[in-house]
This record gives sequence, C-alpha cells and structure tokens, in this order.
Amino acid sequence: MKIATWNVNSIRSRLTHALDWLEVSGVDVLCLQETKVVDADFPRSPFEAAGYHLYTFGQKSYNGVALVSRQPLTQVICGFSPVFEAAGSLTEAIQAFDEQKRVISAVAAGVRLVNLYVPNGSSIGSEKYDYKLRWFGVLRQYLELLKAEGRPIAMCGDFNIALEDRDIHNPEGKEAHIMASPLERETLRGILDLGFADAFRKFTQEAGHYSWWDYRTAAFRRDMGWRIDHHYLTPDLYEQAIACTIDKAPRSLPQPSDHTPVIVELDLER
DNA sequence: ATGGCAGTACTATACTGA
Repeated sequence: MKIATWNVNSIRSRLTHALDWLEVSGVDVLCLQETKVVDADFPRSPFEAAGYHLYTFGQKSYNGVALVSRQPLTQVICGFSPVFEAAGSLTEAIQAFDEQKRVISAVAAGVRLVNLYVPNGSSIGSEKYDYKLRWFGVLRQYLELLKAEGRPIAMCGDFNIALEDRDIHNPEGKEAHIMASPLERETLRGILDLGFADAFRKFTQEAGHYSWWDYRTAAFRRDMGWRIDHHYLTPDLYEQAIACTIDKAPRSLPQPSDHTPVIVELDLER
C-alpha cells in the first residue's frame, strides 16, 4: 500500500496537478492538506470520474484536509471531537479546535490513517505560536485515544516543523525561526514518543532532502528547502515500510504548490 | 532585519501561509 501526503495550497488551483500525479504515482491513498474549500464546493467529480473515493473536511479560504483513495475507506473521522466524544471526554475547549479543519482520519486495510495539517505558528512567541503548541496538546490526547482502537497507525501530513538540522538547507541560526524552534521540536518529539517513527529516516540519513520550498527568493531553483511533511508510523508499520520517497516533480511544474508529495510504501504482508 | 510570492475574499487591499 502506497500512501502519500501533499499540501496542495488550494485543491481548486492544483486540480490538474493532483489528478495527473495520482495517475503517474499510483498511490492508493493521497492525504491532502490546505484544500481551502468548503466540502460543498470541493471538486469531487473529477476525482470520482477517475475512480477515486473522496473524504473531505474543509473550510472557506483556509486549512482543509481530504483523503483520496482508490478503495473505499471506513471509520472516517473528521476533526478531533468525535474521538473525544466516543471516549466521553469531549469539552468545549477541544471542540473549539475543530473550528479550523486540520484533521481527518480513516481506516484502510486495517491501518488507521491520520492526515494532519499542523498550524503554522506565524512567529515565535505570537498568539498563533501558542495555538500551535496547544494544538499539539490536543493531538497528543487524540492519538492516545486512537491507539486504544488497537490498530496500527500511519500518521502523515504537513507538520510545519523540521525536526532536525539536517532537515533544513541552512540550519544556522534557525532556533529563532518558526518550524525550527527548540520548543516546537521538543513538542513534536513528545508526540513521536507515544510510539511513532519517521518513515523517511528509515531509508535516508543524509541532509538535503526537502518537501517544501518558499515561493519567494527562488528557493526551489536554489534548493533552499525544508523537510516539514512527514510520515510517522507505529512500530508494526515501520517494520513493514519498504520505501519512503519525496517526489520533487510536481514542485517543478508551472504554478506549483510550495510543497511536494512524500510517499511511503508499506508491505502489509511482511 | 526586511521582504520576497501565492491563494482567497473581494474588487483594493488585507490576511494567511512557512
């Protein structure tokens, strides 16, 4: 099973890129972030005409996540709230985090998929930075509840954090930069400590592999990127991972997203 | 240190992203 994560920066602007890439990549499930469209206006027909099943959790202008799958998915969960609700621990504070549409989850082939669009955080010390850190606190509780299902979990998405210096083109002085601050990294490591490992680093150790390049300053041409889109797997799936790659081709097309897809391949028979 | 580019909502310019 091949699972991809891709922040498309508006699915309506990136429709042909996404449809074309689905065909050439042959992925089974594509996890989209920043769809920037309410569910009623999501361009469903082109995906359905191509034979895909679609599950969306969107909002106007900002955020928005979706799952595109060759096979139907089951146990679809939109947002954090339903998981807390089922556990009898839903609060208004948790519910408020679902005003921003950043989480969608479903089950494929017995695997619990979790597709995330982590808040950007704006700048260190800002209100949005605080929101990002508190959002991770909710994610942590959410994952603990999901783990109780007993299924393996494949969590992916735009994490808006480069976990290590080797994930940034020029890491010097980046401790004061959003996506690289020690507190953000520490917070993400706390999530991974729940029992997740980075699929990409199972196969590739060297620096210089990125999933996002700033539109400005010709960052892609100069390969000044960041690796901030990740596949994090529970140990059983990490063992079954046989590849994890970044496909830079979509980033080099005209009018690209600023992110490019990251693909993990699992051999579930292994 | 700042701004640079892009998408959306709206219709000029503000907000957000990372």
